[in-house]
Amino acid sequence: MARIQGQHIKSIRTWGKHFLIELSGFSIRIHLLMFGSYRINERRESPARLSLQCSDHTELNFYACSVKFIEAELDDVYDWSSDVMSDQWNPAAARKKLRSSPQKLACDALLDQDIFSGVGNIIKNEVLFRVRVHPLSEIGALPAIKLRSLVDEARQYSFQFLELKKAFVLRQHWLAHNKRTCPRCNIPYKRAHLGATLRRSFFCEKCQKKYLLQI
DNA sequence: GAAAATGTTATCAT
DNA sequence: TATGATAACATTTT
Repeated sequence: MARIQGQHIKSIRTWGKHFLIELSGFSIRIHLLMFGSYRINERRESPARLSLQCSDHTELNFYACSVKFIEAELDDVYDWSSDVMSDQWNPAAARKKLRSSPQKLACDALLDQDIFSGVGNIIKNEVLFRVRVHPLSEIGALPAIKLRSLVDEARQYSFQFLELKKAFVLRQHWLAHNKRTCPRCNIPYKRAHLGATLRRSFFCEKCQKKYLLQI
C-alpha cells in the first residue's frame, strides 16, 4: 500500500465490473465481487480493504472487495469496446465474437466478460426474458435478427439497470429474476442452475424459445 | 438460523 | 499445456 502514498490520481475508469484508479506507472483495480461495497466520505463498521484520503478531503472506502495492482497501461490491458456501457461499446464486435462460438449457450454467452463486460446474472436473466430466448439456446442457432436484439438488449437493459438501481427500485422491476410467474404467460417460471458456471436461471418455457443447431 | 446468492480466481484433475 | 471441475472467499437476503 505504501506505493500509493502521495500519488496523483490520473483518472478513474471502469471496465464492466472493474473499478480502476489510474496512478502514474500503475493502477488499482477494485472488484466488488458478490458482496463488496463502497462509501464516499462515509465509513462502515467493518474494516476497509482500501481507504483513500485525497488532498481535496474526499475519502473513498472499499469493503469486502478484491484489490489488485495493474502494472501495465490500462489501454494495453482492457478492450473498452467490450464494455456494454462504454461509449466505445462495439455491438458488431460482440456479434462477431458470438458467431465464432456457435455451440456456446446463450446463458454462458451473456456472462462472458470478454463479450459482454459488465453483464451479470441478473442482467442475463432479464435480457433473455426480454428477447424471448431460452437460456439453453445455442448461439449459432439464433437467427441474425435475434442475435442482434440480444446484443442490443444487453446494453439497453444495463443502462436501465443502473437507473433503477440508483432509484432503489431495481428489484421491483424484475420481470424474470427471482420471480415465480411469467408476466406474459401467467405460468410458473422454470428455475435451474445452468451453463458452465451453474448460475441461477429463471425462464419461461412457453415464451422463451430454445434455438438449437441442426445435427 | 440455515441456505442461497448480484462473481471471480486459485488450485487441483484430467 | 490447455481445459474443466471444484473450492474458496465474504456478506446480505430469503
